[in-house]
Amino acid sequence: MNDDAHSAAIRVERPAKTLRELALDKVREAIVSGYFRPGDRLVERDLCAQLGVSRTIVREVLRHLESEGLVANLPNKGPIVAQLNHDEAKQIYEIRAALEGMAARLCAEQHNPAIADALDKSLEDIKRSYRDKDMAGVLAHTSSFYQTLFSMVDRHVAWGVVNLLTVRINHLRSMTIKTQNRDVQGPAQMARIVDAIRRGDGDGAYQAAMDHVTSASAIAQAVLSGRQATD
Amino acid sequence: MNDDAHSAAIRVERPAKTLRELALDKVREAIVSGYFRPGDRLVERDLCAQLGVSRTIVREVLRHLESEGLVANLPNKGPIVAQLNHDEAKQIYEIRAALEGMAARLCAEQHNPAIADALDKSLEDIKRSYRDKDMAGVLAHTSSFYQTLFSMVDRHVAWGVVNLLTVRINHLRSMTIKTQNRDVQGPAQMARIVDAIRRGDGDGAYQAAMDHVTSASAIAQAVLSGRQATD
DNA sequence: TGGATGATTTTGGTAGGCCATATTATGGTA
DNA sequence: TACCATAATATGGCCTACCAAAATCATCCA
Repeated sequence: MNDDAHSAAIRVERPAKTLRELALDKVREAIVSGYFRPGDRLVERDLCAQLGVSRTIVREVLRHLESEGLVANLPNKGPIVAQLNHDEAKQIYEIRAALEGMAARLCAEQHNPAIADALDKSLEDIKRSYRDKDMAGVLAHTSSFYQTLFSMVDRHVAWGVVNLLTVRINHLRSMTIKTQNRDVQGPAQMARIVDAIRRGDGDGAYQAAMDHVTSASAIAQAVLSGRQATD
Repeated sequence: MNDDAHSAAIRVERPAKTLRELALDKVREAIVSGYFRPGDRLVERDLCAQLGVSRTIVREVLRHLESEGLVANLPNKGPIVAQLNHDEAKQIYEIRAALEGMAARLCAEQHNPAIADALDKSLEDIKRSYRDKDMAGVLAHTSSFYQTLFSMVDRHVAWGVVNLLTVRINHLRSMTIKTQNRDVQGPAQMARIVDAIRRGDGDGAYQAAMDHVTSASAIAQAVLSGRQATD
């Protein structure tokens, strides 16, 4: 423990967040949670009233969300909540497969038991949330599983990319985890990732991570095309 | 021949770009080209004067660049040009390797000769630029090589990610391509990618693309540590 | 010389206004 | 009644001006 860690321990947690960041989080959350639906117009002056901030802030927030891909800007018409089409969702899952596969391989090659242990912890949380029918918890702990995967090998840039893409498919994620059998299949697939990592099997971890995302993608495609996923 | 096609043929190409987008491009270009150096403060009112636009615009632009990772915001001190450290650069190259490898594999599996032909065209442009010592041209055509790789298999999301990350290491790229032998080695590695794609060899294309980025990464690391030593 | 104090700079945020375009009423004419 | 031209409204894009709080710099005094 160095001085930094020591002073950090006693440092009072300031709000620190600027109003803009607060507003950004609020609007992002509103979109991700479905309060604003895809295609909904985001009228600047209305948002000002709803958020209680000035247009300056709202505009900066919209610009930020635009570059995140959550908001689309129609020329001469203004911002709307971005609509995710079939193909784009597929591409996002594909990228996640590549990056999460990469991270899983790196974890395995680390030969550090602490990694598998940390992942197991997240996995337990996920299973418990499934048992409790706490779907928000499933999502949160799944995210934290993957965050561990990336942060254990110090890949915060890749984690940032995955995170950025993930918010865009959040509503799909919340549908895929609710499908039949996903409460058994999902954790089983993730357990295979952890197993491979514990064995130090890079190729296996890579493949298992790819498989997990790929199956989620397949379910998402099924959900998107309207028919109910049956497994 | 419908009315749309007819009127589109004669429609005057309006600027269409909003002032904000113009300013965004200007500032991004100024950072990427090195006019603003890493660590430089970006004082809002100074930028207003230099760009000839209002603070509203400047603030939106800074926010946008912040979310792109080109600008960092120090609390209560304001925005500066983001500094790229060793490790982050390595991570960016690693992500590019994963995604470009993926795209190369997809191209190969397409078994479409037109893809290899298009890539060869870009490759010729790169070689010509090297011969002419036109380093800006080398960078531009290298980008277009990779853009082709992604767009030929309709992976515009992945291309967007790669593009986003690439601007952050632009100055490194312009240094790596000037290294000894890179004018021979670089195109040779890219030719291997094209060959594998032409043969329909997915694994080979994946590996060749990975190798190319990996060697660029190695050079970048050398440049970075060399500069740190001499600076 | 060193430190307190005041002035300046700069960000974070607000208010409100102007203009151009796009949509929507509205009303008059065939 | 159907339809078109026109006016009203809504909204984005952009601007100026202002304020408060924090950081920085200059100054002056002990």
